Amino acid sequence: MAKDFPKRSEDYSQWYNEIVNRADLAEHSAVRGCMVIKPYGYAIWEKMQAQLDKMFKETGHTNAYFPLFVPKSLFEAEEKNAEGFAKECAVVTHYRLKNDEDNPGKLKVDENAKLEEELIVRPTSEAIIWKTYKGWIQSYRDLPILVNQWANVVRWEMRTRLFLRTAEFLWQEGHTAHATKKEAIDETKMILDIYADFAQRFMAMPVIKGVKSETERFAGALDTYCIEALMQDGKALQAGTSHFLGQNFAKAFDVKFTNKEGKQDYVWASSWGVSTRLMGALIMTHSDDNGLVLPPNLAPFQVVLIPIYRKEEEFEKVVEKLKEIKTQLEAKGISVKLDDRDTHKPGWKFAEYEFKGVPLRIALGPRDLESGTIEIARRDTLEKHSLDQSDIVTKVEHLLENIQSNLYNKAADYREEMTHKADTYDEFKNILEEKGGFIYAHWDGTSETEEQIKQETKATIRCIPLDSKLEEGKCIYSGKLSKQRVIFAKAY
RNA sequence: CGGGGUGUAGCGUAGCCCGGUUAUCGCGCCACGUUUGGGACGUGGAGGCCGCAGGUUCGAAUCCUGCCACCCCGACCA
Repeated sequence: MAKDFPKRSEDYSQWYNEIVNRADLAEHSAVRGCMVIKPYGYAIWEKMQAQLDKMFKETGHTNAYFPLFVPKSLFEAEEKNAEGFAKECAVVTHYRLKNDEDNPGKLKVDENAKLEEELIVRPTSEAIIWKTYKGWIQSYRDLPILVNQWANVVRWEMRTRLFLRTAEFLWQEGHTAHATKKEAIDETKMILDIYADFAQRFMAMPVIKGVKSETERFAGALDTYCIEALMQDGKALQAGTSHFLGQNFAKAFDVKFTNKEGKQDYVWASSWGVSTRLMGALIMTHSDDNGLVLPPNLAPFQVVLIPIYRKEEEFEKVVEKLKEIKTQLEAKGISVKLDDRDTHKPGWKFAEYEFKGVPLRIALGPRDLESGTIEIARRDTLEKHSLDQSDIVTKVEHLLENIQSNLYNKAADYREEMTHKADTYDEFKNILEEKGGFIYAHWDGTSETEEQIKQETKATIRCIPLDSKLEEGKCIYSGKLSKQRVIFAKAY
């Protein structure tokens, strides 16, 4: 059991902060709103990256890199996009410092080094990328362009929380260009499927695929598709978005191509991204009052081996056996850490790895060597069993699979339990207040109603789910006709 | 950016209201010894610009002003 650790039920945000801290995932830096991602946290992000990168490449995308800075004139070209991000942009105005005569040893901005045109630190890269694409595209033969970049972006948020909302964050942003509207929409949806697939199979996090309402839409998009997940405090988290941009950016940057019929047309576009926010989603989906819980598919190491011994001679025998097991496991592609440090006691290590969410812990001691047994403990259920050493690799493989699916099922059950239907506004408010979670309710489709509900309850439309059936009903707020339920929730 | 709160050793804290010896305690850290199957114990030791800057005072962790950071609630946030 973790010592002095806050419970989720008592103080959820405190619990979250403590996990991030104590599991060595990240910490606040000397820069306001910016985090240092620590090695253990970064290792999880790298696993995410590797898998997503693979999925993007399997579907024909390639990586490239575009500049961090966007000249203001380019940034403002797509009006809605610029307007949407204007309030949270970091701006570079000068390119040089000089010695401050009044304060020896200090530097100050050299006013003579003012930039003629300010540079915006990218909050997203559509502008610089579409400016570039203009030079790449003349004919339908140049299309499609399927490019992704792994990058950092800056959004000057007022209130930040590690991983969930930081001023600088890491992400991938895909930017594609197509000859037809259909192709661009297909791309947008295909990426959404990749995101959902990744969330479910790797993060063990169930998500709902949907499309955003107009007010929640990405600035500059015609449609924003999203995956929405439910956290353990009943709040929703937008885990990824995929935007159909229509011809907005092509028009803003004058990107035309000649089609097969010899006519000029504007290029169709999509953009899509997931960020280090997924780390926050991962933490909040599975972790418990004993610390972090990681799904085997994303854990930096899936199994930790801990030797138990008294004397030097026992240590050697135990470690020898553990090394053998490590080799066998690794041959099957299982990632293993053997912690043979003699600076910490077994009990200390048990607590440490439990807190860090390592899916499986294997302990081996002198007694086991005699009896041919081995102790395996799983993090998700905290169950501990002494097993026969034979077929250990197969047992571990099964257990890892089992943990992965168990975590998904647990999260899915929780979401199921926290998903409600509301047919009246009173019912809606009651559920929000007493239970939280996702609420399926009818909505008249107007931004006014959406805004009113948000003002009065803090709940927003998370998405219009893609897979839900059409169903006649009346808007819970206005009583006007509605053809489909949408999902409301309080959100991060 | 508005309201509330916090900032003292790596972490958590006492002291602050009511200024006055050498800034309290626990965890952690270091050394030695005993230990090692769920966060060991003993003895000794190191570690402090009391968030930063200025002011009041003979004297400031303590009072005043400004700033910074963090936490909570808002506003803001695809």
